Amino acid sequence: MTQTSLSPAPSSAPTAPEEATRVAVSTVIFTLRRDPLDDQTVVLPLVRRTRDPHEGLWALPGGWLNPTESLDAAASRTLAETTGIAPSYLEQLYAFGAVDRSPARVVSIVYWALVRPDEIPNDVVENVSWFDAAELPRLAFDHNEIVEYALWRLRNKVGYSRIAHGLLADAFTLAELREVYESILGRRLDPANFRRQVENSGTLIPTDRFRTGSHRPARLYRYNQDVELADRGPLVVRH
Amino acid sequence: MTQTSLSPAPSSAPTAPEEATRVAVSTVIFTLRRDPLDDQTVVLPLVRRTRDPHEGLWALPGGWLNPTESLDAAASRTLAETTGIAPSYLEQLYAFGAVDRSPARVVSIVYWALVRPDEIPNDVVENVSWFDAAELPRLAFDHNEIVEYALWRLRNKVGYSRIAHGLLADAFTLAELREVYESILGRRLDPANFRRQVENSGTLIPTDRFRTGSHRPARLYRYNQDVELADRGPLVVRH
DNA sequence: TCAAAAGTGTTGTCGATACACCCATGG
DNA sequence: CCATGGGTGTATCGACAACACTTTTGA
Repeated sequence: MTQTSLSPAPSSAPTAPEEATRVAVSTVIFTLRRDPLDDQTVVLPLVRRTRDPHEGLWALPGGWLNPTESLDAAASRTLAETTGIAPSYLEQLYAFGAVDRSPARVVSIVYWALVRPDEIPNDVVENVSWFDAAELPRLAFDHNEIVEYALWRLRNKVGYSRIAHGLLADAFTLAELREVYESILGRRLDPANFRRQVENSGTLIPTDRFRTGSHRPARLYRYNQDVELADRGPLVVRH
Repeated sequence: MTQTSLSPAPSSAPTAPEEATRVAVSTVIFTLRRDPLDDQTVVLPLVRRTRDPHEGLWALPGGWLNPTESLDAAASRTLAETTGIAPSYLEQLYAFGAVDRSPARVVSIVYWALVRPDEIPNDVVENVSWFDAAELPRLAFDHNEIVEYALWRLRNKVGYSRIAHGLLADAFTLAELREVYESILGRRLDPANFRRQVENSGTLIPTDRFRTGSHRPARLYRYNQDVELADRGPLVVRH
């Protein structure tokens, strides 16, 4: 009746190793890719399982938590090992721990990440493939549900935060940034109002370079690193 | 190189039971209490540790994750066991997993909760005490940091969500509700504007009863259960 | 010179704030 | 009748959406 957090609790402690709950770390990684109609769509990498359970199905990249590494470090490591990606943005999403989500008892700490297209390694990694986030096949475990939640968080966060630059290269035009917002939110935005909003937010620094195309050149902007280290709360993922 | 989430990973798997990472569940429970100056203040229950590590220090209520229960269930169970509280609002906060946060390797899934004063059992539970959230002593493990984060989330969420009723009894006056907001946000709110805001939000149902006091009686309101089941995303804690 | 995208100006609406004011009750 | 909190009315401000308009380029 006075059992305290983290104190030994003999009655509920596992008595044999095979009964032990294990901790896994997985990551939902988003990036943008042009579809055949030249629209940006949200895509994510999945790994084909090579053993049971769910052999042959696609699953989120991840792995077991190493006893000597933090959760953040485990997310980065398993991500690099399975996909070769080192994301520009990485944040904890949720801990999934339903009893029947896997044959063995597994608690998964799930992260979500944004990567810029130029951060994706060119060499094709075996058993890794990229999928349109809106048209996923049946995934292993509860990973469909996890991706849905990650997408909800992405759309939510893009509304009040300025994380869209995590999907763009260093320098970008306002039209490119707007296209990112449009593809995530799933609706068109007024170019004039969008310009004023981001200009007034103080998160962008105009450069003196321009993207020259088939029409009037557009100014290139950089992201202002100094802002928005405050609104994420006391917790920040250190790299 | 093709290791997939949740697949067996012999190299990183624990070889002996004592090396295994263990999963704990803790909860930060908030409620309001009148201080000597008759102001509402945010308070939370802590449990005094009766064994090492950190014997004698105060810690968040919690316990080990049982192999046959979900994370949500473990939060409810450990909460009831250590404090006797069954909160009206319970939501996962964050998973803490720094390597050095405990002598043994422990990953804590932390929840946060709101309780109404009438939900708190009258019988005093041994080794449990309530503390002003703004004036905590040094706590066991990283629990000071965890409470700070929970407070940040509480203040944040009260701004865009309507969870304040989780701290009030079934029926309440607008002044009482406003006082909850004021104590959480730490600033005074205009009574007239506050009234309009909550009235327009559609979250309150006026009753035909009044709270009679020393002056003009104030109408009692109930919370509208039908609202805001949408803005919490695909994940909801079921009771 | 024309199409198309970059970029600017203007207006209306809506919600939040500030604050003046009236209402109802206990003492 | 008066002090006090309950409750209403209203002017102002700023954020945002809608959209007309000008500018600059490649073809």
